[in-house]
Amino acid sequence: MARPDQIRFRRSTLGEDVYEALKGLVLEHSLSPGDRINIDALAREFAVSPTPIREALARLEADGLVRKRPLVGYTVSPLLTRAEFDAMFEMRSLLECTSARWAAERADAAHREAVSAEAATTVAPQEDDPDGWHAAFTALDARFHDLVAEASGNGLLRDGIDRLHAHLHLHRRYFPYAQASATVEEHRRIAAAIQAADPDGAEAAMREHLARARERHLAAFD
Amino acid sequence: MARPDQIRFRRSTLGEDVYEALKGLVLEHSLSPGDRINIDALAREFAVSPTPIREALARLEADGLVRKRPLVGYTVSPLLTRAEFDAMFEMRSLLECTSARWAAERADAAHREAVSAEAATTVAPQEDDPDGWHAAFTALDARFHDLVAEASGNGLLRDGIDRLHAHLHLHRRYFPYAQASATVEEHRRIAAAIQAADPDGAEAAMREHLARARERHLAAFD
DNA sequence: CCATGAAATATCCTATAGGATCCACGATGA
DNA sequence: TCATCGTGGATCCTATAGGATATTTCATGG
Repeated sequence: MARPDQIRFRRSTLGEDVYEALKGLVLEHSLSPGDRINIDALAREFAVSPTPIREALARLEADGLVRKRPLVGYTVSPLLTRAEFDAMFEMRSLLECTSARWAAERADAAHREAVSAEAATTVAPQEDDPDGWHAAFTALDARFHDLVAEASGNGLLRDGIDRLHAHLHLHRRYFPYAQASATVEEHRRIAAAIQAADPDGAEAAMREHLARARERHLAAFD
Repeated sequence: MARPDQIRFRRSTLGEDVYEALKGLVLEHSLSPGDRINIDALAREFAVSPTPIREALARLEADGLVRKRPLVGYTVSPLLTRAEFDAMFEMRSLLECTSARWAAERADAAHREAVSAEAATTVAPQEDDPDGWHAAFTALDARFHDLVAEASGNGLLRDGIDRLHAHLHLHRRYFPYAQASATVEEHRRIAAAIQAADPDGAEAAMREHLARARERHLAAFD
């Protein structure tokens, strides 16, 4: 039985779509930190009215990705200062180490398997499209950490980690291509500890992973 | 030199005010968990247009205090389930114990003093106005924990704790009047450890405080 | 040459109106 | 008696227009 080509399933609302699109623009630095955001211009660009734009911006502000000055306008949140960068990794370490520990302690077989599977996947380096590679690798990293957080069994912890991960994008765009394999290897070690139900090992592996990731990103401050 | 009676200092915008007002209504259960929220009715009540209401609701949704079903409307987030309650206190323990530890390790004299001062203040029981007493005590508790978080020196940690504290209000309204003094005493012990620059002591005191607070609130599930 | 003040502009903020969708109620048929 | 379908009402969602404010620019005086 042939189905109509286009069923209007609009599960999400316009404001929702705008939020996702806008978030993507900020995270991939199509809107650079510090840029002013013109509501009317965005409305024209997305072909919607300013109202859903305002709604999306309000949510993004709660996420800390944009800032609002009354009667002046929205701006993309500025680049992280060194102090904010340190605070973020301190917080990530606190949250994610516990996430890994709990995942090792509590996760069921399906979650452990999902974590291991994600850690096993790789993205092929694409010399001709560094931006695409960067995006793919970033997405891979985000998925892995989110899967671990999901396996921890605490939804609030998962939300907090996700929120922090978004802040990571407010850092200067920098990608240590040469060390991508190191990241993957660290992920594998975490996944193995979780698979083996070794809380201490999982926490330690995550702690080392974050410490190294911090070092890698630190180079961007030069 | 006489100044005009009314300088329109409107630092905050309308949407901001609505957000604060609405948040207050939710936190004090003037809007009960599960209640539907009629945007137009709220707009009439606050004497503003629906737009700032929508903006405030979008932010409250990001905070997790209200939920939105597309093309249906907003509702106040439902009461915490037992599992969510446990997850929340698990998360609070993780965040606040570290908060207390870092405050003891790093805070400057002014912050330590502020924490101690807040721990020393009390609210007089008001038999004739239990709601007012409850509100005052809740505010006191929130201020104390926020001051400790501020003293920890990590703004992200402070934000996370504040966010969680709001969720606490989604619990069934219950107040162990008889044990208010116990709470104050526990606060004093935490403050003393921070004042004495004793990280282990501060963390332990906070851990015990949260464990006891959890027990106190657990009674509301009966 | 610099500082000060006022006018012009762009933008945000708010209010109102119309279209689209979902929920509830009642009627019909098995 | 139960399930299914159609209609009415309420609500949300979107679009557009007008008022208010901050920023910028330019002219003027020191």
